Amino acid sequence: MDYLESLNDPQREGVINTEGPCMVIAGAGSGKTRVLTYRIAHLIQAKGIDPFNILALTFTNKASAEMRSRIERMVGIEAKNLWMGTFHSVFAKILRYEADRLGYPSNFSIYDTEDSKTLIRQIVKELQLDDKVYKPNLVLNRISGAKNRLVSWQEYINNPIYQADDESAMKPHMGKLYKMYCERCFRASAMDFDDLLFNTNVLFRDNPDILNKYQHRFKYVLVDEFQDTNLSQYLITKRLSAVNQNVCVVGDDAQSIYAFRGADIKNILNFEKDYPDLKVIKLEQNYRSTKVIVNAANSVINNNTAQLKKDIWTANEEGDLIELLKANSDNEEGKLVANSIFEEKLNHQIRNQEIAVLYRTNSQSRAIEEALRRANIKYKIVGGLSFYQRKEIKDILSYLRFVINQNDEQALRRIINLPKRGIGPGSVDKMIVAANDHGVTLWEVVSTIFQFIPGRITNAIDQFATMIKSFMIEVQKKDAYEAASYITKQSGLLRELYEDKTIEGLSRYENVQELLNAIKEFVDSEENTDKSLGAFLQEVALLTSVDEDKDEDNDKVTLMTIHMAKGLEFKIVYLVGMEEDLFPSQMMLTSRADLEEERRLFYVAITRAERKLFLTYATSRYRFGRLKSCEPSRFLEEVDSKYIKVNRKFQKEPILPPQTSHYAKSLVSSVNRTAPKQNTINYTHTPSDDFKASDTSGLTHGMKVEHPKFGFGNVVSVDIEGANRKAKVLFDNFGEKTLLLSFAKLKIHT
DNA sequence: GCGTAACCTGTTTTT
DNA sequence: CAGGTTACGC
Repeated sequence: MDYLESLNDPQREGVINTEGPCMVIAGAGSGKTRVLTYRIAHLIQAKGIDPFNILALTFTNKASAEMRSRIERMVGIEAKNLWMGTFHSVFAKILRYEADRLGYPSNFSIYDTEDSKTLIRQIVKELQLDDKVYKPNLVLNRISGAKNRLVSWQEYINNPIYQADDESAMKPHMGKLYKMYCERCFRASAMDFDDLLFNTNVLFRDNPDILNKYQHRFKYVLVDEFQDTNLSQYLITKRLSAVNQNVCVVGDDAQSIYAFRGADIKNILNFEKDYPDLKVIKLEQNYRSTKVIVNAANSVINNNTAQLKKDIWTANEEGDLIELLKANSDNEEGKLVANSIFEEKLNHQIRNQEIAVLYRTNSQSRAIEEALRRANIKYKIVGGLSFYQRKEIKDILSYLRFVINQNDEQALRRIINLPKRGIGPGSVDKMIVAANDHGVTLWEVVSTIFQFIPGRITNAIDQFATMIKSFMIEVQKKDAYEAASYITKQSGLLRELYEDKTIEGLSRYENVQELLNAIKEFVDSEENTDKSLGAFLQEVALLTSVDEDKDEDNDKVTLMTIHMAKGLEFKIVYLVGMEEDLFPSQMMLTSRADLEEERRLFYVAITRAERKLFLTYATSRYRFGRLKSCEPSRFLEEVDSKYIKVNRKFQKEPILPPQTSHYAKSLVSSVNRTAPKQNTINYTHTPSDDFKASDTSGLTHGMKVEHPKFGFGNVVSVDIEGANRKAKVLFDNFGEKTLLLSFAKLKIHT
């Protein structure tokens, strides 16, 4: 068993300690995924456990795909039978199978966030509430929070604490919205993301026989990134492993960055209480990064109060200092990064794919992208707006969804007038009223329109209904690919896109082709026995991006948010936008707990780097369309300064004198120590060859002038007061200067 | 009912 | 800046 030899003691313990509850606290880069995959391999090969009896839960599709392929490499084809996937996808599968126990059909739809928000917007409108007060985002967050804590709408409405809470927030109707939202989802045979977990809990709570079945099926339960579980997920895990108690959770409290989604570090602490004979293993040796990076990360995370005690160390080399780059704007920041990447590649034979640029918010990618494009550096963006959220893709998926589930009102409302067929909002409203009056679904009204509304518009509606009915029949006869291409064509969607010859239209058309390819792939895959459209939709509902593996060229710089980067590692990492209000985000500055989460995010970012880390910030940045000046992030001064080198190599302009910054004071002063005095080094203007002072008697506002030392500028004003005429000139590189015209040599440029 | 144009608003992170 | 929403004229 040579694979055990390659592990250190605590790692090995984590692998072979298969019986009973076990918690692995794994520091960044300590071989956490290795322990998990080896543990599963060990279960299968050494212990002879049927992969069918093993359940491994992750948080992202990426992590689960990665782990599956690693295990396959170790144990071979047998790994196919493993139950492995995200919480959401695994329990969606189980819910489909057991749906009748919850009163749902097994073909229920899954609403994504956009569907949810649209539905909330509709309900708020119907109740004639103020949509400025009941913003969809806010309402959905509130509902989501309740579901993640397993608070049903019934409990919510009956609990005076929530009521009081909402009233003091001037949102007294929140409970009613929660109730209506749930009722409408149920009526639409739809579950949102949170429902998948919430309803799994309900299923297990109310159906002991079903719980029992899965308890015996999943003899071994493993959870990755345990610090990111919310109460709902925690209880599912606990229920499932209640009989065998063979539950192994792996996580790092220092990397908990999903509290905004209901994740609760308390789950790690509760775990020890729930399982008194819990085996706790700590992985503290970092194999990923240099001493500089590990120690710098430690110095940052020590500023947090809420954390488990551990001591992360590494035997790796000392490594290069962290470099700090300052830019004057977001665009310059991009250029700085591009230049630096160019240098690193040149000097150290680094490949693009070993480099990542990480940022706090998706919107920051623009400036970086542009700079990389100009520098001819290949890059790819991970995340961002997901493929399946694109308008044209969602349009088609809505058709497919509706043909499978006619209760799906969000899908119906989306497609009923798409492409334009003369059924406007007015008609739709009328039909909704009719549906509500008769207590039937919208589709029942649409499909038998003449029974409900006589009149001219009914013709278009009837045609639409007839088309959908024909789709429903075709779907019975065809596989997913044939059905999808038939529907895309017959609905007129494809033609509409084809006729759009703009660049965006072309790319939309290509995206649709790509979707059809993905469906074709699904149908052709040996693994999928059920090739129906319904089966495809089940697979696709929780996917976020199409596999990029087919891209022939993998040597690209990776751009992504820090959240997406969790679990990954790169030789060189650029962490951009180290500015107050951006990172930490201004949304997170309200409480200590929130700031600590941001700090953990910073910790995650630092620890992605293997060899070298660059931190960059800009002093000004375009935000919501307007140029705003920025201060360096407070986090910068939390990094022990002995690990940081201030780098001016790529800078065009001298570092400014210390700003009156409340934060980063030590940082700015250290910057200033080495900074050249303004006006002395970088900007000795070389006068034009033909420089000759002009006669300045006619000098007026707005003229363009050249000064032998200060260079070019524009005249702001001329002061004639007194004997000495003075001119105020705004120089391009030196700011505003007041010059005595009797002395100053100025050349007027016309 | 449809299309255009002005307007407004908001930017955290993901399943 | 960009997406979504509203107001208007056809």
